[in-house]
Amino acid sequence: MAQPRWLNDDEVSAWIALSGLMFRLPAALDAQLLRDNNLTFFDYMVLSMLSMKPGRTARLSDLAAAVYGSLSRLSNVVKRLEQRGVLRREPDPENARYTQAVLTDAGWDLVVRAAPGHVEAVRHYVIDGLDSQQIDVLRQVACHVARKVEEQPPTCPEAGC
Amino acid sequence: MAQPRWLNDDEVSAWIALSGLMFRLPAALDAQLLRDNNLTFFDYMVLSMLSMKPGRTARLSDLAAAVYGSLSRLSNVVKRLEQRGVLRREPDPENARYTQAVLTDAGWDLVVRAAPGHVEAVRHYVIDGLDSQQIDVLRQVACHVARKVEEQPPTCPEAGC
DNA sequence: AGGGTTAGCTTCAAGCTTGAACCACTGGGA
DNA sequence: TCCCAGTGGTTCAAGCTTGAAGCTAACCCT
Repeated sequence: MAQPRWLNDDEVSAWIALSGLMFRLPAALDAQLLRDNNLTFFDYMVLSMLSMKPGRTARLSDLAAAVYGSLSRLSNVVKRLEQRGVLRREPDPENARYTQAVLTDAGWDLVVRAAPGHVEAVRHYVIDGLDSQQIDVLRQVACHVARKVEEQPPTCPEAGC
Repeated sequence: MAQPRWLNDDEVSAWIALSGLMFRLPAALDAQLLRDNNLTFFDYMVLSMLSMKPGRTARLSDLAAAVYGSLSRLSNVVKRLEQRGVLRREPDPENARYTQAVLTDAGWDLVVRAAPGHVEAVRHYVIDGLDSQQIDVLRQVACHVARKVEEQPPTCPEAGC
């Protein structure tokens, strides 16, 4: 391997700070949701994504992609959420190979109940205290990383990049 | 609960992008280190922290704090790393209540061998492609979040905040 | 129509993390 | 000196994630 291109001081600072964020922010978000609604951040993302789909319905593989989880993980999570009564599985009537997840009324209520506290946590930990220029750069940086992680630059439409 | 303060469009974009980063960047870093050195990102952080301590030695609880992990998790990881011969545990000679982790020569070699590829991955996924202003804002934002997560603002010296 | 291939989803074993319980050592006070 | 509270570290059961293997349904090709 050629001489490694080490990071300079500014880059190291930024990287250390970012890795601290990666270690701790998910735990902090999990803690709030678990305490208040007995949901992990991943659970919440699943239900939240589902609540935004037309008919509150989505195919499992679409859902897995939307929350960046493996199908195996999603299958387990959906099983637990189904046992809890917040969603149900049913085969796609048009193609029995697909399975749809459908948010139940109880699931909708849960999302409605959980959202304010979660948003408040996101504000508290991240958004509040940043000015609009910092928020803009944050989006740029995160989109840049997203593009790199999936090597073929596929855009993330919800984030506008 | 009072009317929730929802996020505006820019804030939502930034938040979606950031949560994508949190889900996927750790997996990408793990993948590179596992493939090339059979280490998780967490393992690497432990060894790397240890390699920077005077005498390549640290108390387990200090190490746990440095990598933002629970003592229980660190205990398991250190046990595995010890079985692998890259570090050893020994009681603190000055106070047998403490346990020190000491990086072995094999461990030092492993860090030296793993570092270039890891830095290259960090460059590839994050640093390269950002200009110095973006890097600066990234550090500011990550430090802001760090400060919020541990409510008493305790500073993270390595990141200069 | 029928056999083979592929895609979607589930299941299973293996490994990891968590939190509680537990053990060991120290330091302080009666 | 002896006990006791507190701290550092380990262990254990429970739960979660992963990746491989398995199952089923649909598509394709002849």
